[in-house]
Amino acid sequence: MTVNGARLRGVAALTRERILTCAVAMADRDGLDAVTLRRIAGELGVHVTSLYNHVETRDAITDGIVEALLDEAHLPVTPLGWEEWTRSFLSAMDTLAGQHPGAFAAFSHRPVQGPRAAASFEVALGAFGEAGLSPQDAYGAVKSVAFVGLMVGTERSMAARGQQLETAMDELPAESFPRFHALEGHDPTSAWSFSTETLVAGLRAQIAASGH
Amino acid sequence: MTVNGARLRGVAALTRERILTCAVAMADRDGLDAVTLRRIAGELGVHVTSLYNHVETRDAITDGIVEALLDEAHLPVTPLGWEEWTRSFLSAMDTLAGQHPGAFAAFSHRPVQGPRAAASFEVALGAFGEAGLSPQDAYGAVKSVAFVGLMVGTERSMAARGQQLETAMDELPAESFPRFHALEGHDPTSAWSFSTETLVAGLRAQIAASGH
DNA sequence: TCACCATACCTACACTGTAGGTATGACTGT
DNA sequence: ACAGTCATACCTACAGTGTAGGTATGGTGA
Repeated sequence: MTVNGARLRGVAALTRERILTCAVAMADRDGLDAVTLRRIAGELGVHVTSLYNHVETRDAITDGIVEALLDEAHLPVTPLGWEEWTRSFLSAMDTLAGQHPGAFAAFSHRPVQGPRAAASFEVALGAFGEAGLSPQDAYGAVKSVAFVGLMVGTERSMAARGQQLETAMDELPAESFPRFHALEGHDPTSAWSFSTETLVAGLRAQIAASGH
Repeated sequence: MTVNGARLRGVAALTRERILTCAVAMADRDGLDAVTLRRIAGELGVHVTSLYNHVETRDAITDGIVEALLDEAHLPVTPLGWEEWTRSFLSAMDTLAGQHPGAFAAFSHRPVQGPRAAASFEVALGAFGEAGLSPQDAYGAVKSVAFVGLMVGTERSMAARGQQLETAMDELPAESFPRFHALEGHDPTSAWSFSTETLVAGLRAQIAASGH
């Protein structure tokens, strides 16, 4: 089973999984842009090109990060009511972003994919369908929730890294933008609960309008 | 007024604006990743390092693209009701994404900033405040709309470039994900109107709950 | 034992953004 | 009209990026 000499020398075998774990950790530590093939290789004590034996291309690593994060997130996969699913999904994305502030940005760069996300979306389509939405509308609903999840997570991860998603408002004249400046120093993550409730209320209205 | 010899030789003077116009066009043509300093310089018939006389750094170009797009977009800046503002904002983002399928991706890489966005947000804060929301909730509302705008635009631009935002579902077994596969071939942009209506309905509910 | 094959390595390439230094030509004050 | 200043464009150079092609090595299956 030992594929080569490395294992015998007491060194863990190089594998796609080990590469991805390293990449995720590195992204959380130094930011996603700092994740580079040479730095990964160096950290694993291996030559750059060896990575290519386990990974197709650089972008595949970012895809792998997305995949790894979704594996780690506890997305709801058992049948639930649409509202429970929605809240559970958003909360899962939020805590995920808190645990991986750097790596979370990968969701903004590569499309969400993989069986983990699909499994959760599948039960969600069922839940929204059972609530009375047409397949197309259920699709729209799931998509909305997914995107709000991305938004919530992005905000949380930005906050965790001490950055600001918003405009640097200091450069704008306070007299022209009074309401804008009134928000200064305001905790940006407090807006996420409002967004969540807005989304839930909107979905509820859509379901009610669909003729229950 | 002629700043140097270039102008006299009949060549348009190199300026930040000219650089950005070129960058936007290039992003739309070849994708945002293909926007590189050397390619911009080559297209303008100029040495790479000359760009640095007008632009701080590479990232500043991406910021400039965001800025340029917002200048071009007709974001609502005159006082409106909250619903009119919301619909108008979303529609502006949608058409913008259709006109700049490649450059639009810049919104996902750099935070939205600049006076143009701030001006529109300022009137929106006013509209939501007048509707009865607290400043914090108005902030949450604006943020929600902005993010949905990003989502809608992203989807439109992906569609315009023939890409898919969604999972490549062909790799997933159809029997395990029946509802998922039932969506195949379905126009992804049709979901955006559902998202818009959901958002508006949600905001309406929040406003109603705030004690009108 | 021997061929096979996966893996890790080496070299090399085209390309990226960016720093430091220099020439040129247009403006300004005398 | 001339000298000084300044902005601008250029050149050279560097460290770092992802990636292709070829080679050595050592465990595996016949």
